[in-house]
Amino acid sequence: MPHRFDPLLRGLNLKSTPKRRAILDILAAAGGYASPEEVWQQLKVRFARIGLPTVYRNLEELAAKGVVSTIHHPNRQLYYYLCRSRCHHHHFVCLACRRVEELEFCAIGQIEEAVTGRVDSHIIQANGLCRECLVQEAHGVRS
Amino acid sequence: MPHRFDPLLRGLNLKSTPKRRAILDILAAAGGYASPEEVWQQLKVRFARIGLPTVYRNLEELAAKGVVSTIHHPNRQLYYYLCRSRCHHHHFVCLACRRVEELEFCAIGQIEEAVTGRVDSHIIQANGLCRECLVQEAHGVRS
DNA sequence: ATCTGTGCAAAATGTTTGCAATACA
DNA sequence: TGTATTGCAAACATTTTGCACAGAT
Repeated sequence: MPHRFDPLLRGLNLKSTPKRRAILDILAAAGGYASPEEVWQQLKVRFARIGLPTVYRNLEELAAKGVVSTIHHPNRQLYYYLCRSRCHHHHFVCLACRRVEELEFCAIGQIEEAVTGRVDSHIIQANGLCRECLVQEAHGVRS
Repeated sequence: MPHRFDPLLRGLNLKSTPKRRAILDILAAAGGYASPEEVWQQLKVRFARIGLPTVYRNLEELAAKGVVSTIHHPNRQLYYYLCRSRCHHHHFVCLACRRVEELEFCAIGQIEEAVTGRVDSHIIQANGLCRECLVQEAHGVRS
């Protein structure tokens, strides 16, 4: 039976395996960013035998292909986020609810002008509180 | 005897200890970014008893105070860099020679305009090859 | 049939903690 | 003297590796 992520995986030259599809499903359902450990916990609900290395390998592979992005958290743990946009963009991440806003804005042009060498990759990420969490905070709800 | 980093440490409300000064010395001598482990190796040359936790604690503290910056390397290891500038800036890091260029450019204004929430921190970092390493590469020198 | 993907165990790596001892101011 | 700093050992967390087996195309 067809799965919604089959075309995506096929396009990336990755085999469409149940585990791989489930990882994408879980990230999509999460909405925001998730850690490999958290993805694994979700996978264990659906699969009796599922290893953590599988999660790491797939997340890394999907990140290399640009389908998911790594999120640099102040707590130093690496998180992953399934991008909705297929175009180049950056992220504003909410540290409270883990929501991610995809920002069209990119300063790579200005950066390259300021740099004397060759830029191969760049990170632009903003961290803070999304509007919803700001409202919560204003109402005195502790996070 | 006075040390060149005494005033800096005093200004940060940090005691001027030999180890702390040595960490700053080592970072300054490195010129580019260094890992905690590498700083520790250097420290061990000078001190018979020096623990790795001391290195981590000091680097983190100095980073919190803004004197050193964390560098996000594609290899996922966290590095530290002693900033020359005392003003807000970002970094272009050479993945070959570890040199760091401090960029005055900052896009926080544009980012905040694009975001619906409140931005508390941001990362802007460019990775690549500095001009010198580009020349090396062009001459067929393998890195 | 072939090559990619996966499970498992184990190791490697990187980082933090708790607390007693030490040293700066 | 009082507080910040450090050493040490140990724990902890995260990520990677190797290899045999299973599964997708």
